[in-house]
Amino acid sequence: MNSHHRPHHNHLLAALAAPEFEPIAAQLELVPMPLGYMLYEPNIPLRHAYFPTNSIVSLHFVTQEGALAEMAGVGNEGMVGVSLFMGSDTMLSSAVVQTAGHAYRLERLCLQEEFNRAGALQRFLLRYTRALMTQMAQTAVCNRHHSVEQQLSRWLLLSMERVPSRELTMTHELVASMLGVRRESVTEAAGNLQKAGIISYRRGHISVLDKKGLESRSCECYGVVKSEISHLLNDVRLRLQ
Amino acid sequence: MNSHHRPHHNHLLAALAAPEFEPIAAQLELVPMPLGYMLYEPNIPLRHAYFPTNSIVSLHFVTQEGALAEMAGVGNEGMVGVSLFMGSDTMLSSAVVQTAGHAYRLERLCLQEEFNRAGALQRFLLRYTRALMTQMAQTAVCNRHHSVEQQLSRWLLLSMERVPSRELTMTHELVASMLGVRRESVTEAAGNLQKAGIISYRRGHISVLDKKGLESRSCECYGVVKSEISHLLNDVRLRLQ
DNA sequence: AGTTTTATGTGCGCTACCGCACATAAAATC
DNA sequence: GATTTTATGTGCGGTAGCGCACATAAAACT
Repeated sequence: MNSHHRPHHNHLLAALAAPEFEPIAAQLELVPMPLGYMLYEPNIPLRHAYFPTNSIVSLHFVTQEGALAEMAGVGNEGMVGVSLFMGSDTMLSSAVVQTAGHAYRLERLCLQEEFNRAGALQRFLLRYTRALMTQMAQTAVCNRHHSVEQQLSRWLLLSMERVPSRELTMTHELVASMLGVRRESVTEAAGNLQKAGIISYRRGHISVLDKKGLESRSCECYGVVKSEISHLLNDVRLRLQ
Repeated sequence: MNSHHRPHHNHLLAALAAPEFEPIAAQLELVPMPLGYMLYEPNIPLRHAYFPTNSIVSLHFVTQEGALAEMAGVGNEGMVGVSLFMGSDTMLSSAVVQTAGHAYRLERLCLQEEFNRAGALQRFLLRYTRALMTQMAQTAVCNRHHSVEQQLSRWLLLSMERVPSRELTMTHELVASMLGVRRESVTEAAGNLQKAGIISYRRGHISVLDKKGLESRSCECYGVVKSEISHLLNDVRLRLQ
């Protein structure tokens, strides 16, 4: 096992006190999360829940015609697979690794048992679900009302929030499919941001040079989601009493 | 109390067995739900959860600039106020009555206590939350990829699903604000549907003449949400064992 | 009955984004 | 080093929906 990875790099796991953590510790399995790996497909029963440490997972929907839209991202602030404690063993969306890294995973039954103990993990997961719903709602609003440049800015900022690096490994094509827009639209928006000295990019890599600038180009949606996530982390650290 | 209204007109309440229903029965309060009444505003602490019988509540987000988008609707298949058991006493969105009628409401503490008993109500509410998330996700996709006419069709169909009438009391303006589009766009789309003999309308009222036709004009999103709701109702009736 | 309010109809120019068709250039492969 | 693959740049016509400015007509009010 890679000694650089520890369960507590995921905030939900980190907030568990020893007596709560101990029963699941042995069941947690560190797994690599390669770029593009599909954790879940719609209507295939889930076998694990995933707690990302330094990876980012994207939840998205695909329409009949093949059009795509991202609902939310999950990083070390959350867990992939909330459906597991919602009385259903399938997911509504697909879950794909958007930024490579690692995650801890837990068997379905183990998560469910622990959830039903009605202890801290249950409270944390419910609280997290609320944050996830906020993200989904904000995404819907953003899809309706904001420009591609605003959405791109929001998306870059949220990705940075989750991995502590200025450089993201991403093609325009991939970003476009996440946002549900044309690749050319992303190229154009990214080009404008680069001209303005806010980001710089080269084949498959995007670096954020000026975070403030990016924030000013972004819509409010970034702020809303960011603050919901930090409230979540705060609540979880304070153990929601 | 109006003898035409009974708690069991809400499917979640109806599915509770006597020993589970009994402790909350006395706390359930029948309230009228007038059109336009705002149950919740963002960041104002919730005091009650609402179980609609024949009313429909719309959950939506408002942007800084005042633009609006509906996330989901809640009818007798659900409950308004899921945040109450998610470790937060405020809502992320506003909740407004979209179709007048009635609902039963339950005090915050009472709902929370009952939820924490970890019985049937908890299972039902979690299962319902999943259905709600499906709706939100589908709305986000729909906002991104489908035309106003498709969205209008979907929206009319889903409203009909929740109240057993062919006629909806609705202005174009109201529909437009729900969908987050211009009033004129709704007028145009509705005009086309009327020309095609699928609906007919007069000031403030829309009647569905040809449900099949409306389905064919709608996007898949209607079918996805409809089937998620019927699975929910089915699961709840079978008591999710 | 006359007046005011509210809902719907319609036209017009504008813009963001789409779909497509390529050119170019950077990696990867051989 | 030459070839293939993949990522990005760019142009262009098409269109859905927007914002605005009204006209019209149905209700509501007095």
